[in-house]
Amino acid sequence: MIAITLPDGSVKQFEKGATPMDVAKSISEGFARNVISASFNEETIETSTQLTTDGHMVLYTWRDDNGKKAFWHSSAHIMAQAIEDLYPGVKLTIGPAIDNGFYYDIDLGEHSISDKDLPTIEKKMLEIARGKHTFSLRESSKADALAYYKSQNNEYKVELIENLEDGTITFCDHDSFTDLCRGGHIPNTGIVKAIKLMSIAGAYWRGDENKTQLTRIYGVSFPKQKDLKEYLELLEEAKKRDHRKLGKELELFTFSQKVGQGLPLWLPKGAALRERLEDFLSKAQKKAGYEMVMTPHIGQKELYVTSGHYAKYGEDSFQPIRTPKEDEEFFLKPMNCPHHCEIYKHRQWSYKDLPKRFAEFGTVYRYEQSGELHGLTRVRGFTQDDAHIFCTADQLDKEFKNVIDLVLYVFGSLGFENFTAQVSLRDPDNPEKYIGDVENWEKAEEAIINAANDKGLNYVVETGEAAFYGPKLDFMVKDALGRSWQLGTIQVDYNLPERFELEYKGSDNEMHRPIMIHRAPFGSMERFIAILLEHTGGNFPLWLMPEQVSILSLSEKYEKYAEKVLNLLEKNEIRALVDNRNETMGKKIRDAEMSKVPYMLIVGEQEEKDGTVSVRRHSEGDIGVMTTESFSELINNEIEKNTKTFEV
RNA sequence: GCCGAUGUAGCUCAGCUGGCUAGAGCAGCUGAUUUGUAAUCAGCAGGUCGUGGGUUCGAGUCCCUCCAUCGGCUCCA
Repeated sequence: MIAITLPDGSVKQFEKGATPMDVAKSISEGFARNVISASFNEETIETSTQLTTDGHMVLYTWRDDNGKKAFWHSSAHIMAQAIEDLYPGVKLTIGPAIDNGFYYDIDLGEHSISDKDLPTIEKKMLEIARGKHTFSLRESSKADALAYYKSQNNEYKVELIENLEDGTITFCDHDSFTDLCRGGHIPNTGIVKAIKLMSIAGAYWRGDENKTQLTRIYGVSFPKQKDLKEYLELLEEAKKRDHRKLGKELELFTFSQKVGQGLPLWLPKGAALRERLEDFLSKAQKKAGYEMVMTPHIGQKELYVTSGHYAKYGEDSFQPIRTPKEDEEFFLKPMNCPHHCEIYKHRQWSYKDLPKRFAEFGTVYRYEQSGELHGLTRVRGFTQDDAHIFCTADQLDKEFKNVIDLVLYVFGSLGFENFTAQVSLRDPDNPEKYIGDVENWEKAEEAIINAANDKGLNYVVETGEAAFYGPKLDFMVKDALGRSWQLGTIQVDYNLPERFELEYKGSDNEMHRPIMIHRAPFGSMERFIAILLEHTGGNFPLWLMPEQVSILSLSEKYEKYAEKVLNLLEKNEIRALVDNRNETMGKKIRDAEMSKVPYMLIVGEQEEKDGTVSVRRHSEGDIGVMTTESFSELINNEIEKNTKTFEV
């Protein structure tokens, strides 16, 4: 007999050789029908795996992440089988489950697949699924596994197997299909009832752009047709919040082929919005002891040779600007740090002067690869809410933590609650990717981790994600479609102070090197606004709204009164417009609703007589009649309620 | 940069397997209407069908180049 401990702490006895499915059935038949995956002592196993020892078991249904993972991983097997059937001779590589579905990377050889072929593959997959084939795991020796894939000329699987230990290699069979696989499947293919292949993409083998490019097919599958329908509707909803669509509709920004790709043009409403965000941050920064500086958009090549950026990015940047003078070269600035270092150097500093905090909304230009450009989130010209803090080693910890507070204040004020913090460290296996000595790197990495811990941040550590000059603490937020973007960033840098020979005089009357912190709470104005757009669906907090109030006159007769209301609101610093068009009230309301104006004021005969306004709230409807003064108060109260002040 | 897809009026889109002067809705303009909480009516105007080349008696439609956009990959100072 073996003892199985369940998550609720209860222990049940089973015959040796019992399977997770037996355990599920012992709980209830109904539950067992829903169980699709299991883990035993923290390891994912098959629901048919025979158990021989005591242990902890968790059973998963479709509702669990682990259940979905098994479901989608199994779906990837089904897709691979369908593709092998339809396109004989293709070579399978890897096919994992992802956050919302699965993919399989395939070397198609002479075949090619376009999205027109996806429905055919889907149909084939459903046919296979209906066969209710069971998934069964089979152990294989390394030699047998290698021989199998060598006979198929599948160099990818051979490479995978060569990196595996003998004795740990398993295959998964279902129907006529077999695949190298470590396990974690649903009981049988029949559970997969709805399938949608989403897209086709290129993906490099092992993520290396020097290796073969494979064809990746993304798909998603569900246990019920209804689930699929809901998922697709959710996607449609998400697309409505796409910042590129909203930016166009709300007239915030645009792009022009003539100006150039990745170079956003800010329209009046967008520019005003951005200015409001800049003011908001400037105020907090002033409290936190930052000083504003301004620097030019270009700098001599020498500046970037000194900083090390020329060696690293010179070839891949916008190429130098030349002058009538031979050999004179200027670069568009791709970052503000070198300029700020030179600001630091304009005079001598004593330890009593530090920390110095130089801030600038600095517009920078980076020649991003064309395929990388994406709305406002990845552009070639953008403005960083940049600042560089020059401090002593003793001050680093406090300064770093103060910056974390500032970032949390910014995120909190704008409603970003679901962010993740990421500590980005260097990849110790690739030291050539980084500059600066190891000792400083270790100090900097330790400083970041300590600060993140002390601030109680819930963070993940990513090795190999550091900047080439130092480790970072990044704040990541997801967009409407679940793609993760880095917004705020804080970076420790021992390297630039060295390269620029920055100094201060210490209490010991000796010269010392300051430490530099790079930081940008928004990250960039462009990306921040993009993500803010997607999070709010264009319904920004009232204080940010380009147009807070629309005054709708019932007819031309009330134009004068509408203007009067407008003047009163403007006196109270409320942004309003009058809609005097010769249109019906229904039409004016509809237009105001669609342009997401938070408040509409309807003015007609009654209002003019009483000196009032009839107030309608966006997406809520009529909220009653009040005087213009009390409406102004309502607005200003709402703004005040939703604005936190930054406490140092 | 790579793989795949797309590009028709300011916006959203129709235009089948190539065939008469390229369509619709919204927006715009003009006029009528003077309006009470999500689209008043009528008329008008608007497109060298992304660019350049080719095939054809004939190209929005087929082929090639380039540009841009979209989904990924790689990259992201």
